[in-house]
Amino acid sequence: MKSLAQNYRSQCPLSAALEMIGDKWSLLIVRDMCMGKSRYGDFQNSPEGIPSNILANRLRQLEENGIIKKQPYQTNPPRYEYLLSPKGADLLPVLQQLGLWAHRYVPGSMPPPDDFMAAKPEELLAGK
Amino acid sequence: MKSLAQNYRSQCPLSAALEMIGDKWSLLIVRDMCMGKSRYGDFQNSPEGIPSNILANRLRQLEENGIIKKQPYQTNPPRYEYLLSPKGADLLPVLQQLGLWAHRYVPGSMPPPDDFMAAKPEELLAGK
DNA sequence: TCCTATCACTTGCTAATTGCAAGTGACCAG
DNA sequence: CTGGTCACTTGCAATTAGCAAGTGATAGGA
Repeated sequence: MKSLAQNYRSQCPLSAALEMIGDKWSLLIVRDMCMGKSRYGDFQNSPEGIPSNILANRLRQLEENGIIKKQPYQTNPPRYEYLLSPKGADLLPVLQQLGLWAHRYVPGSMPPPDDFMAAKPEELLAGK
Repeated sequence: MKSLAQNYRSQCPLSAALEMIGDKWSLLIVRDMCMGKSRYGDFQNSPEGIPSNILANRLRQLEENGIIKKQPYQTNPPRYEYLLSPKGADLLPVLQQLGLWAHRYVPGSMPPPDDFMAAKPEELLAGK
């Protein structure tokens, strides 16, 4: 996670948020994690087809920003999975609103899945 | 606004939304418009200091995506202002959630202003 | 033992985007 | 005729994105 005295463009919370997650891919990874995905390969297999180097970079940034945590799930060979932190899980309401908005205004987009809309941040932490 | 048969990366509404507004500046412009700003110079004077060419580009994209509308406010010299469409105004709940999130987790960020949190999409349209 | 496969990345390289600084065009006021 | 305002545009260097291919650790099978 970035150290304390972070210098953002302004003191506006929205602006700070966009400096962390304002791009085309970061929130898609968070979306996948909200849906139970946790491994590098899972994220790569999402239909949007994130390039591998971008994925590695975004996972690093999300971890630096305290939104996700990287944890080993086996030691031989060493392999890691990615889990939402409380900060990351609390992005769920944002994603839910954004999903609703897009479904309302983007012709041809699917409605957000029921389990996604019914989820709550607390449920996304440890016990899957 | 982009024509119908738009080809997005996937049918996921979140993904489509991020193709429209997934960058560090677009939602800041929408934020400013939610706060009553409407002119090029207003946006440029926001504390984040958006570069002029980026601002022009983002206003064009937001208009193409039907989020804002460009309207003349005087004819000599021809000058335009930018207003939220219903689609744009309905981004307010997303911004409110994101503002709350960031204020909760970004040390040093201001709370979202009261009038911003109290606003409703309908109020952002014609009658200011 | 050697071969193949899996998973999680990294590297190289080109193309596109960003951001800074400066410039432009239309007009108005003195 | 000069200077100023507003809303952009342009040029250019620097950063970032994206594609394709490669790497390293290990397991499993012939």
